[in-house]
Amino acid sequence: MAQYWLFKTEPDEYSIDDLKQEGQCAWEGIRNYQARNRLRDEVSEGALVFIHHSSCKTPAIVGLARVIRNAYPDASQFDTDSPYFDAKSEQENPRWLAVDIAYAEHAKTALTLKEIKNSKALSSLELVTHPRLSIQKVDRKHAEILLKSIGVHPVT
DNA sequence: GCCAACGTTGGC
DNA sequence: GCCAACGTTGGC
Repeated sequence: MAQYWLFKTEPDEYSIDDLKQEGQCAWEGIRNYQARNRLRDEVSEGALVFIHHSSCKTPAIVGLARVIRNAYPDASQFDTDSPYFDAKSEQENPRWLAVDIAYAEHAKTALTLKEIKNSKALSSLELVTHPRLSIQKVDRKHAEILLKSIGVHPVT
């Protein structure tokens, strides 16, 4: 059963281009319990991930990635040099999790947040209804609309 | 840079 | 366990 997610990122911090260049990455720095619980309980290897740029000039869905490793302790929570360091998290009982994702492809045309908000068919997307959540579920129907909108037809 | 919406913290 | 205060997010 194919699974679809949407991950938000600030392109000034880490963009789809950075992901393309690296090929894959650890999706670290998730410091919200609802998002953490989804990583832990629901996000699974093989899932397709829409990458969304936020806090930038033109917020938009800009490409696709794929989950290549299920949730595991986020190393950055123990790194005192990291902005994601969490002094309250214990090694034996890590509070925060990461998953690994691999670059898949860029959108042929980015789908802007403005367009998403103007689309009736996408009005129940979490990007619209729960915009602050950084790990968002995308149902199959929405995923098909998004894939079509960004001009991409991934092999599932 | 403003600010509304939302999440977290901590005193009680 | 309530809720006021505070911090963060992110579109505009």
